[in-house]
Amino acid sequence: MGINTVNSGEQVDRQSRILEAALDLLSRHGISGVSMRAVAREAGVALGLVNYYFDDKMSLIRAALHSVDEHDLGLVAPDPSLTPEEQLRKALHRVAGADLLTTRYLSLRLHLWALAQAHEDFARINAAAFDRYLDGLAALVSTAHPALPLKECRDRAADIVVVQNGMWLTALLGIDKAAIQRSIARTEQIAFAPPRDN
Amino acid sequence: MGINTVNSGEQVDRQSRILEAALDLLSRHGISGVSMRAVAREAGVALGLVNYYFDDKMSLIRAALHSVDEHDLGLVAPDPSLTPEEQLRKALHRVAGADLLTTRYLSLRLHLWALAQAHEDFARINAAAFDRYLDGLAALVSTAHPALPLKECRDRAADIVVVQNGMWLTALLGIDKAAIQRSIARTEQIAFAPPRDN
DNA sequence: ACATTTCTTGAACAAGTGTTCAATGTGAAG
DNA sequence: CTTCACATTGAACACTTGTTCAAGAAATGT
Repeated sequence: MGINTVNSGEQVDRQSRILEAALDLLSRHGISGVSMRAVAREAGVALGLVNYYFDDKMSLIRAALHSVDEHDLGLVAPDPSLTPEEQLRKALHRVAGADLLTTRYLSLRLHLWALAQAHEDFARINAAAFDRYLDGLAALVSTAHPALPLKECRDRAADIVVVQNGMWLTALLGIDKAAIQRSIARTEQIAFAPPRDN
Repeated sequence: MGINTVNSGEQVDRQSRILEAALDLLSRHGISGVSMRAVAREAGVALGLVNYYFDDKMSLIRAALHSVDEHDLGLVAPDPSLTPEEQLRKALHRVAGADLLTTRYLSLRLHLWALAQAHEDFARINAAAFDRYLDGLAALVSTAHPALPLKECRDRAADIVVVQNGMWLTALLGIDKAAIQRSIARTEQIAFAPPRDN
């Protein structure tokens, strides 16, 4: 068979390995734990290769931010196989799913948020991703409540996001699961409340 | 009068100047912006003096964390001059006050939170402060609802904190003030809801 | 006046940082 | 085989980092 291009399936393309290593280090030790050498070590790769695939350290972090943002956006993507109500409810419950409530993901989000606060460059990317998430959520609310005015849908989406952000931030401090469940229920109340008259 | 110990009131004790400088840098540029030299420069002080007042960089950050935590705890301190209802309501409204909703404070909190996620040492301090805040809030709820069982008070406090955390985190992304106001109202609903039967 | 403790300084050190780059390896095309 | 573009390596560079420390200034006590 000769030397395979991919030995034992372990050797996926190094670029994603490097990005993955950066994400891992960021979530575990924060930005000060992400040095080019540490990333290279974690990815099992020589130092120079990190700078080969990513021009800058900045580019590397930017790529990490991008990957997380894209993943987040998937949480509010429409799913035509479900009814509008189910779609919305599922999206609301997903934020407390086992895969999202891991320390790794929450920690990663937190560190990226902190980074955005420190660098104007990241702030823009983060704010744009936030807006897209808000839009996605508002769209889900809108399809579930066709009669509701769009402005009201956006307001509800904003209110839901506040509670969601609070949830995962507080989850990092090890708040009890019961409080999380109550908060999920609260987002549902907001989402499915009868139209208010004003 | 001779040379005053304090010239023009500007020369407060250097130790607090150094701590203040560290807080400022942390809130503006994150942990990677807080180098001993940068702190010294910002405080208008020689490099050596930072290590004179704070053994470590760790100690300096710890002191910063401490000062913010203590400030936070003041937000839920009982105020005997008010009725229990007023105390609780005031505490709930304070989190959207002009002094707390500044980028500086929010950013500071965020970076300290991120730091706690990266270092076990800070994590303990932060978790302890969080628990004390929760206790304080639960106590306020309890005095406002003398009939409510203590467990229920703690649950409500936890629910309120989730929304509060979400509020200030989302405030960093520039969410509109209307959403903040609605969230405040939501914490009031939680706090002053009639006892639920289960 | 002196002695002593407390501040304050900036140079020095070892260790770590991001980035560059010449050298080498690898696999496919001619 | 030769060629050639791509992938990969680690040494080397200039620079920043936290910490230490001998020296001196300032305040305080005697």
